[in-house]
Amino acid sequence: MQESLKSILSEAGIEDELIQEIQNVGFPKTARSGELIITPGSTSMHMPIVLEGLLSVVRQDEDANEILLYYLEGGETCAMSLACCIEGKRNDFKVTAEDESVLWMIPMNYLDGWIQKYKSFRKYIFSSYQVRFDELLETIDSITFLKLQDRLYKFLLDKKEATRSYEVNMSHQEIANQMNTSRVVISRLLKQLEREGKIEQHRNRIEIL
Amino acid sequence: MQESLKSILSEAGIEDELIQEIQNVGFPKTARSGELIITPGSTSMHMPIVLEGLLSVVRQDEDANEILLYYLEGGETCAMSLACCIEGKRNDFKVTAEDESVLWMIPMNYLDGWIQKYKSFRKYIFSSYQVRFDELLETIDSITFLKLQDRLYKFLLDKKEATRSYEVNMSHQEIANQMNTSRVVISRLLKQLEREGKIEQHRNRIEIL
DNA sequence: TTTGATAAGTAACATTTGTTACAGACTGCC
DNA sequence: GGCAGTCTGTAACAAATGTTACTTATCAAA
Repeated sequence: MQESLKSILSEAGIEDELIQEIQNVGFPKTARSGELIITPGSTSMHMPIVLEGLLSVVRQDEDANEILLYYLEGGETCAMSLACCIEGKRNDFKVTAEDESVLWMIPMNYLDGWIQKYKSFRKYIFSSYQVRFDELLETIDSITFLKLQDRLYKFLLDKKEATRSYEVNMSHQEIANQMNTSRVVISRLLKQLEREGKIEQHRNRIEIL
Repeated sequence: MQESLKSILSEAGIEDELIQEIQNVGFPKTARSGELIITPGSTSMHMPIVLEGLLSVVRQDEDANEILLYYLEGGETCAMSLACCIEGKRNDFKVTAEDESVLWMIPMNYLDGWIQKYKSFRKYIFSSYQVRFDELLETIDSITFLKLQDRLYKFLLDKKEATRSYEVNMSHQEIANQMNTSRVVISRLLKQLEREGKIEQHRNRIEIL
C-alpha cells in the first residue's frame, strides 16, 4: 500500500521529500464495494487520494434523485473536499466505493503549507481541480446536448474506461438511478442498443461490443 | 478604475503589498456590451478579474448549440483560465460581455509566485475555484432535476441577481439559445409564467414581479 | 405613413421521455 | 422441485418538449 502511494505520487511529479511527509502524516482507509464514503451534509477534515479501486461521485437533490457526476480512479483526488474544508463548507454530494477501494487520507491542515512549499504539489492540486472541472463540463455536455440513448451509451463507455472492463455489472435499475431516469426507459434503450449490435445483455451484466 | 480594483482586492482580503503588485503588472481591458472576450479554442496568457459589468460563460457543442454555465460579476475571476493556462490547455467555452465591462488582466506568469508567497492570494484563488464549482453543480441541478418551466423561472431570477435589476432585457430567442431549447418553447412557457403572475412581458424585456 | 425587419403568439403535430401495469425469466434457498 | 425475490421485456398510455407553419404586433428607418 505504501508502495502504491509512492508510485502514484511520484508519477504525479511529487518529490521524495514530500512523499515521505505524506506517508508520515496520512493514513490508509479501506472501503468495501458499495460502501458510502462521503455523505451529503457531512464535513470532512481529510483529503482522500485514491490508491486502489474506484469511487463514484453522485449529486443528489432534496427528493433523493441522483445523477452521477464522475468517477475517481487510482491516483486521483477529490480536490473539492479541499476547498470544502478550507471554507468549512459542507459536502453536497455523495461518494461511494464502486469497488473494493483503498484511500490515503491526508489531514487538511498540512495542505496549505505544502502548497506554499512545493511547486509540484501546487501543480498536483491545480491539475486535479482542472480535471474535475472538465469532467463536470463533460457531464453537462451529455445531459444538455445528447439524447438519452446516446447518453446511455456514453455512460456505458465511461464505466468501461473507469473499470477497464467490457463488462458492466449493473442492473437496469441501478443505471436508471445514476442517470436520473426510470428503469423502464433504460430497459427500452438498452434493448435498442442491443438491436444495433453495440452491446449484449445478460442478467445484471452488460457486455460492450 | 484603479480604485475599484483596490477595493475589490482589499474586500477579498488581499494585502496592500500584493494589491500594489497586481496594479503594477496588470492592465485594464474594456469590453462593449455583447463583445466576445474568450472564444472556444483560444488560449490566453492572462487571468481576468472583473472590475465592472457582467460576463456570461457559455458552453458550446460542435453544432454550436449553447448553454449558459454562469455569470462572472464584479470582483470575480475566471479561475478556470488559470489552470487552463498552467496546463497550456485550450479554453472550451465562450465568454461574452453582457454589459459594458471592465476587466483587470494579470499575466499568468506572476500567479504561481503569488500563490506561493501570499496566503491571502491562495485563499482568493481557491475560493474562486470553489465558487465556480458550486455554480456548475447548480447548473447541473437545474438541467437534471427541474422541468423546463422551473428552469426558465430560475434562469430569470439568476439574471435578475446578476444584473441587480427586475428587468431582463432579452428576446425569447436569446433566452432559448442560452437554455439550449427553441424560441417557441420559451414563448409558451413565458406565457405560462405570465398567467401565473410571476412576470410581465414586453418586447425584448421581461419584468419579474 | 408605409415598409421591412424583428419579436412574439398560437395551433397542430411529432418526438422523446416518463409512468403504470403486468408477464415472464432468472437466481438462490429451502 | 417449489418458492420468494429480483430482474428484464413489453404494451399502452401520459406528459413534456421540440418542430413547423403561419399570424399578429412592434419598432425604426425611409
